[in-house]
Amino acid sequence: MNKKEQIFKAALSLFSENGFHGTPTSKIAKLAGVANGTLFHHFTSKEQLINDLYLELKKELVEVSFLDLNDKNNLEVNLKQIWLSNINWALENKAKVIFLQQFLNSPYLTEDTKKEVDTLAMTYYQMMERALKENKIKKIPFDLIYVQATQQMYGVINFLLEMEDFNNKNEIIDHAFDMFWNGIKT
Amino acid sequence: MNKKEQIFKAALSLFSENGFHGTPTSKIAKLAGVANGTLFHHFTSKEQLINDLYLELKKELVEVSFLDLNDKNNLEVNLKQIWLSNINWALENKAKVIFLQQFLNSPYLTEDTKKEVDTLAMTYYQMMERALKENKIKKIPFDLIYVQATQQMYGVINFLLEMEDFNNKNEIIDHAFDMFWNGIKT
DNA sequence: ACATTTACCGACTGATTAGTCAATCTATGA
DNA sequence: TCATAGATTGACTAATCAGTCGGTAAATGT
Repeated sequence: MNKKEQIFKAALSLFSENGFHGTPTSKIAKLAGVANGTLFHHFTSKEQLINDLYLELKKELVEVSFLDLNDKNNLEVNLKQIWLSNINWALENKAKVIFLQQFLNSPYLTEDTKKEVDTLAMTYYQMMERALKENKIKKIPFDLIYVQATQQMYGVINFLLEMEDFNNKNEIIDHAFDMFWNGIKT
Repeated sequence: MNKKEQIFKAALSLFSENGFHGTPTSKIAKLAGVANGTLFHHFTSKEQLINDLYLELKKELVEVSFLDLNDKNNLEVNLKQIWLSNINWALENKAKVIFLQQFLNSPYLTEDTKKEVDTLAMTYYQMMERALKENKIKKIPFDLIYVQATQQMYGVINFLLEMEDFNNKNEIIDHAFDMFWNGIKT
């Protein structure tokens, strides 16, 4: 693991726990095991670090989504597959989800970062567009469906993260998916 | 307007625009037109201010929800009424929504605040509990429905706030509500 | 009228922190 | 072997900021 990755890892851990204001760059450097100056060699500012890290995690999430996807399956099966991949990733990467949620609505993300994130979402759009043409889902603007899908995903994830016993974990995930799917299917 | 309210107002405006780290208490005091020390007379710390403001806004939101509600109407009508009240409040109080979203997942909210917020949600729970008994909605844990309702509400609001033309505003709101309702109805 | 509490002021400080910089080290390639 | 570029270091600083404090003014109660 190179120094830049070490910094990413340390930053993720500290930011997700203490927030932007609560984590000085000096602590990030220390935890990463590098000198203070090294951090600013790789990132021009603290905000830059946040933005880079945010994009990195978003990319990882999109990648996870499409890993086990099969074009031949129908939309519902594919959507559920994405649903499951995302949620499992989230449960296994608590700090990453907390970070993403914490900075999603923060003023630290630049417009550039937001635009890049939108580009990443394109992949999902294409899938939905096809389904809409094939009359499988209601005539609702994609954007709206996408926003709601994301929101509901975060909803289940938060719900699961706060649950103490995990016995009916799968039941919850299924319920939540049904709620979503029944909302959009024709 | 007393000084405490002036501070709330100034804090809301600055925090929603620049975040916690981006707004020094000195600027809040200046914008509020009070002395630096006055702020710390009313709030023991900057974090306390955030927490108080957050609770205040949540209370306002719950109040708005139940303003025009009629017990005699059926669940769907009542839910839609809440839906509309919330969204309209949000569109008319942009800064407040931005603040609420920004701090919802921040590390600045104390456990106490979170608990108090949960108490506020009780009112919604009771309504849903009745509906579940009367078999009007699917057998899904309330908590999950509540989380998803909230998430979807934020979803539409964000969507609308980023829309440039407001021509089909009502259409979007209706679509979004249908998505939600179809997700939970029996 | 007096006493006591509460609101308010604003200059001040101790501590913190983002970012700099000059120097050293490492890697690559010709 | 030497030169050049990039990586790394850590001591340093200029600026900022949360919260304090001693004192005044206003409100409240008796």
